[in-house]
Amino acid sequence: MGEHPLRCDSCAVRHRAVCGALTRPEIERLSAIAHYKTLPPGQIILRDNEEPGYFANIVTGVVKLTKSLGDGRQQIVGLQFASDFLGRPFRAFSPYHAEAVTDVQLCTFEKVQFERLAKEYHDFEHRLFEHTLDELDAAQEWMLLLGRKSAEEKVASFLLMVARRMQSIGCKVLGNAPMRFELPLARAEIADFLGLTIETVSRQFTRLKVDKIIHLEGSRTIAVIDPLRLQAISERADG
Amino acid sequence: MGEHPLRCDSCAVRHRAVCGALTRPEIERLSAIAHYKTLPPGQIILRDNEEPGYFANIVTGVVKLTKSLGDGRQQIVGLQFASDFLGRPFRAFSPYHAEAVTDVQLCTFEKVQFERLAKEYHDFEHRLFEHTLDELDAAQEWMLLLGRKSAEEKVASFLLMVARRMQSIGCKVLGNAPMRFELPLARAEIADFLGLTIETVSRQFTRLKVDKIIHLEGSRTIAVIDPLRLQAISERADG
DNA sequence: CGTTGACTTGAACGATATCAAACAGGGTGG
DNA sequence: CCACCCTGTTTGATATCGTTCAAGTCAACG
Repeated sequence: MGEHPLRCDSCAVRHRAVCGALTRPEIERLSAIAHYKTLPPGQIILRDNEEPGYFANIVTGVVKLTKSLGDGRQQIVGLQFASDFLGRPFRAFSPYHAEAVTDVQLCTFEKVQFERLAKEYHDFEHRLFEHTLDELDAAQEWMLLLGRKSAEEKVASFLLMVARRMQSIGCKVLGNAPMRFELPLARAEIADFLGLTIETVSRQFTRLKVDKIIHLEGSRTIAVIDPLRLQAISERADG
Repeated sequence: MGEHPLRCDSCAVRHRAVCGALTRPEIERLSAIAHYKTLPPGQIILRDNEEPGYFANIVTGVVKLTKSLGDGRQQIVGLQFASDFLGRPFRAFSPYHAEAVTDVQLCTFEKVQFERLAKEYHDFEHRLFEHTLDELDAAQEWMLLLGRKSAEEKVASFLLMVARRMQSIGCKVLGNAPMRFELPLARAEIADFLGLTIETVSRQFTRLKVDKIIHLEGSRTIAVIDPLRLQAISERADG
């Protein structure tokens, strides 16, 4: 294999995704087993407790990972954005349900071939490991939120978290305002993420709006007017 | 290095801990940097946001990982038992507070030496990776519990989880009864694990006791009389 | 035998859920 | 272009679960 230009070379998330660790010959082999996929919102990517067909990097869009109880109650256990890795390597079954929230572009890898590559290239597996550590950090942070924060604190924390991720991706920050963005999630999904009901989420949004901490245009576009106050609310009981 | 008998050879968790993946020469090098430590309950092992001095395998005992809000509210984000690995390799700062819950015996490894070894032995790092995946599974399972389960379901789930872990460790199952064990946690700690108050936890215990699903001897010793009903309660709203 | 700390129990309160209705925006067909 | 629906969201009234505050119990220990 020579110095052919690869699809990966022009990939939007090339340097931030797990592939960032790979050398030229390695990326060539990975590129050979990569297949792009485009999915509409609502499309199921992995089913809970089923064998996954492939792993993937998210190139654009947002994916939610959910777990459910028998009676339909649901909890989002992870939100994945561009450059995040999707799927649990070295596990036979997916421990959660993964579903596209927005339009999503994936760079997929067939399971077996991918795991062979991961075993072969130490740095690659190491990068996957680091990504898993990040996921664990996020999960434990969210456990604190779910177990100990009030509805008000939860919603404030959620907005800050989304704002931060949106900014770090660089896209979807609308206009010139530093903290104005489109929510990728509907109210029902936000509720499933925060362990609340739709109604409580809605009430907290209007509360923040009335208090002039955020501004709403439609129900999806958020402008954070007072980020400091939002930050304060997300951590303490008082405003 | 030859075939000297090593301390690791007689280690109670040798095969189940992360060291299980190591070959003879590898285990010899690991053994050389291992130091045993015995801690009483309440002893702090890692401080949130501070640089850890060492990593460790738990040989005996139980360790809780907690996160706190500024005003003192606390959430247990992980419970670690014998053979579990303690600490976040490749991370500068500990994302949580780790504290001995019972008497604990640790097999510690100095951070830098340990990470060098992990980088060198691919299988070893792989084993660490697998352990991290288990931790992530547990965290996400707990997110579902914290966000969506009622107090009754939470307590039932907790008892089943502890019973299962106690049994898999093999120790501390008292008498001949299949599901009789000593709770490692006090009520306050159970509350911090389930996102409840002490009082609610206590009330749920007496409820289970009155319904003849569990039997209490003192406040720490639990006998599960009807595991199936406990299982049912942990998943559905009704009993 | 009094003190201490962990646990249990009780009564009142409050935050969030539940149930129900109104509202808003966007697409469709007339 | 407008009437109509469809779905998602907001708002309101009430109910409920879990918290809070306060006492009371119990076992361990000096």
